[in-house]
Amino acid sequence: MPAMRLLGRIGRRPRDAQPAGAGANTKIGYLTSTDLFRGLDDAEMREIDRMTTMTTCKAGRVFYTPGESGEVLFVLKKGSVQLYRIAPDGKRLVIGALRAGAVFGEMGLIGQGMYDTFAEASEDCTLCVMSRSDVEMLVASKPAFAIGLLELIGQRLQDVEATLERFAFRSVASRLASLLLVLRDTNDEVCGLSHQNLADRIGTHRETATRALNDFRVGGIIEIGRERIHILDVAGLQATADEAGT
Amino acid sequence: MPAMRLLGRIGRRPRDAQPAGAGANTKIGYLTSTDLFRGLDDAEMREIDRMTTMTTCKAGRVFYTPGESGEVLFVLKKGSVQLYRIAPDGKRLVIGALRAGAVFGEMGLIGQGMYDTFAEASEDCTLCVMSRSDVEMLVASKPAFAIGLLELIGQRLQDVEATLERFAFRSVASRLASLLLVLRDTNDEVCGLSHQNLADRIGTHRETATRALNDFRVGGIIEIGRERIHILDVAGLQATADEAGT
DNA sequence: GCCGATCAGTGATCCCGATCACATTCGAGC
DNA sequence: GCTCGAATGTGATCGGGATCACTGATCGGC
Repeated sequence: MPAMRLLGRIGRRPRDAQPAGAGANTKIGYLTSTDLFRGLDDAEMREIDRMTTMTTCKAGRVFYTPGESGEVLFVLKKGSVQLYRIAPDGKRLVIGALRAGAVFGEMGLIGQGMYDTFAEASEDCTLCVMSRSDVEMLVASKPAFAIGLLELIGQRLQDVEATLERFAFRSVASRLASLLLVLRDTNDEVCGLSHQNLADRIGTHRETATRALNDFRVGGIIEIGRERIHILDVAGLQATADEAGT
Repeated sequence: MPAMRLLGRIGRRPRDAQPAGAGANTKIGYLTSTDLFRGLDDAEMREIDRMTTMTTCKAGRVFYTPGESGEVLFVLKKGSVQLYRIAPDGKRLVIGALRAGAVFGEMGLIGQGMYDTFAEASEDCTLCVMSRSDVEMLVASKPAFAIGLLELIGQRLQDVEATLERFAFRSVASRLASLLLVLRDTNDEVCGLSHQNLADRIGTHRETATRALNDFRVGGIIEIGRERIHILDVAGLQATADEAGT
């Protein structure tokens, strides 16, 4: 597959740079706002603060690639990230779309192997990076942290299992309908994602995704704009999502 | 799909009932032999022993079905279990094949939702059952337990992600080849699994699995017997597993 | 040593989605 | 307002697997 496919396919343009204001904008401010660190007191937070590295990352940047050295754990403080794998022929598969609060990274400890997995910022991100020993220390000393980690990873496991099930049991149309329902905002719109990106998320090809979307449009279920889909008939979409069809 | 498909498709016959002897055959003996409980001292083990229920389960028995009441965590002490989901049309998908030491169950805590998931003993099993509060208590008080849990679940996450990738990138032949390589014993044989069960694990239909196996046989890569496959050419099978093919 | 059930082999078709090949359209910069 | 690259629309074709419909093997029990 053309090498061009390897770049710039996930990120939405940095349309609205986030208001840099707040006050939770200091490193420690971010940390406390995450579920994972809830239940830790000030002294503990300061300690974590010392051992933690905070980075930012522009939308579109691939900040983790397979073969990356050590065992790191990322905590996504702000923005969003897509984890994906690439087939030998260049085809992509998004295996996880993470939002603020998510945890990911390569870790024998957490098993969260990122082998073969790329991580790309789909919006401008702020993340903090912890080493394996940091994590072990926290798990050992802060039960609340351990439980939080367990819940986050457990949730990812559920998500991936559900995705696997859809791959095995559902047609492209059904998977696409499910995806749109999940991605829709409060106005029943899905913005900022190309057909290519949608296709990568449901494990199909761009042309097939486009055709399925057009079928939905013809059926009066959605309206289509450039990187913008408006859901007209949520129930209809749900019905399509529930259709059997291998 | 015929209702008969709903029963008795996974379990291997209780061919060789395990020698009930040993000495690790007491409840506490089992508990200490599991990674998850490594690092706990005698007093702690006795405490866990008190709060834990040990059960056994015959091969072929479906001991967990969706809708099952509460939050339970199973620890598989001995034997093996298959977790699977069933499509509306009756098609099965095995989403996990667990061996002794594995942990599973429905748990908001651990996220390990078993929603829609069935658990069936594929061999005679011994399992212990813990409540959510037991688990929380242990995680909070025993860092080694928390880390063990994290590793087990993390490993499952990796497995499922790898499976998902194979669904998206690989053909039936490739997926089947991968599966055989994983299942093979020290004699390069895969015994006790029907074509139907193999098919359920790679998300395809029995006829398709049979045909793929016959292709392998014709290619001189395997020999086929009833519920018994002998791998003649491991490298050839590996090559097939690595083939692209959507 | 027969019976019913499960496990397997196989042909014939059908159809969804992959692939290939272009024509368009839209936005962002220059 | 022109240009270039990404995002889309669409026809044509191909092929892997799903489906349907049986026939044959084996095995566990009685």
